[in-house]
Amino acid sequence: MKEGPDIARIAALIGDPARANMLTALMSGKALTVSELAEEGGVTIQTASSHLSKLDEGGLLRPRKQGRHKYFSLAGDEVAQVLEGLMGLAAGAGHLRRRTGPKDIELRRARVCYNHLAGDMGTQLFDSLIARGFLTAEAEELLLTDAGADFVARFEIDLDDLRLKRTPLCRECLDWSERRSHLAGSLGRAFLARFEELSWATRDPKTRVVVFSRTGVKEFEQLFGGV
Amino acid sequence: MKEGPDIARIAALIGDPARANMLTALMSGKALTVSELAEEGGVTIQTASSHLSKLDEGGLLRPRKQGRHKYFSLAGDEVAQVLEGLMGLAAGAGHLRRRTGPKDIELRRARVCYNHLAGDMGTQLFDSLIARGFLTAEAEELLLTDAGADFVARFEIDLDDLRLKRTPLCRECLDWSERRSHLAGSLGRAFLARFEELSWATRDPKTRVVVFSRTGVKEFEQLFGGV
DNA sequence: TTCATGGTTCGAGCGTAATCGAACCATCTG
DNA sequence: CAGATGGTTCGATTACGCTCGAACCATGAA
Repeated sequence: MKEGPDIARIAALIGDPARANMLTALMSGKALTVSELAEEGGVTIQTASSHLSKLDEGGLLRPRKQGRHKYFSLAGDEVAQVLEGLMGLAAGAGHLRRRTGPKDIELRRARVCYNHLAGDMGTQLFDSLIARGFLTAEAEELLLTDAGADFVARFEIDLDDLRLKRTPLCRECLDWSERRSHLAGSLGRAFLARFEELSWATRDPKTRVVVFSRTGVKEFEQLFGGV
Repeated sequence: MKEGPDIARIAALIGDPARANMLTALMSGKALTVSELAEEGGVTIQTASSHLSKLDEGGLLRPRKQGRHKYFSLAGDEVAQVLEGLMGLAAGAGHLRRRTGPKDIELRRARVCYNHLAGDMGTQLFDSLIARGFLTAEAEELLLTDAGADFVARFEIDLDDLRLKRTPLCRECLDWSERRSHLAGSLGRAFLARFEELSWATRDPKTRVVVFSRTGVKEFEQLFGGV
């Protein structure tokens, strides 16, 4: 009866509404201060502080002090992945918080998942890269092929820079709305950043929604559409 | 602040120690009765019954009545995957319930993950299938190649039978101990079943441990070893 | 230095939910 | 039918942990 890691501990951490809201807010990938997170959690700053230290102790967050501010972000991809998984279960159980409003549609189309693109367009990107042989699952991990590296370079993403980092270059992340994989890891992050750089897309500062401009959609479709 | 599915609801479900223990027990893939799960959860039958109806209502379980028994199993792969993810986080946070006893070592070597093989040998199997081109991530999903189908047939797994089911044939599942993918889905299940059929391995009825016989290990290594 | 702002710590209040005893219902056995 | 076993429902108890007010500490600005 007592085998394996202690699942309840951290599930309980996520299981509190205030903390869950904070974590969901952090899925935007941005680092947020204690007071911002208090706002997101719908709770006073004192309680937020308490919640955040618990989450931190549980290894779910990465805190950073900057001046008199304290910024929190998710501890890593694994955390984001579990959160997405939970969203999938929650959505599947039919217990959506709000019954598919317009916001929900936008979220399903394109949203930020920690630091990369998720939703319909996220999976579209992923599928396209796989179908054209730019990505393969040759070994246990997802790998960028030579052709893929070439493509990425032409898209003006600095690959060498990414490879220097300790985080894995490619990673799969399961999408709660699409129930399919999309690209995470530092390359996934880089793609989203490049989209923003090109002004194809901007992030809604208040939500996780990623808004693609008209030309952005056109360019995107041309490059990654019609798999 | 209120976007996306209600994560807290189901995280809270998993967050109770008794329920978490029950779910962990169900990761063995077997369907268990209320009284067995009460035992696993370390709680009386009445409370277990209450817990189980909550989990059921949350969509995490699949109940089946058989005579005067009521059997519960996990609702599906997605649930198992989230549980594995949570185990990963818990293990990463260093909060193992018991500090790596001998049981823990066995679990890391080979264990049942819902219905398929996980642990070191699970990832070894997966890697081998990928490396030899039997599995590819050609589309959004993991696919069995023609050569793979051939191999599977020679291993005397009835592929047509599997394809009839509604569940996906291949699926990736992230391993908490190895932090790498292994094969889930109906094919993953079939492999484990075949290993048992060949008497290469047996499941420890009390835990999730999969015990490979001496010859079982030898045959396994010969077929899937040394990637 | 004083004042303002951002966070933390302490303590008390309060609710929710886990728990179990007891009674009840359902199914199988003899 | 009676008796045994497996589960559920109900109610009362209890405890854990969320919550916020208030006081405190740290940093930056005037």
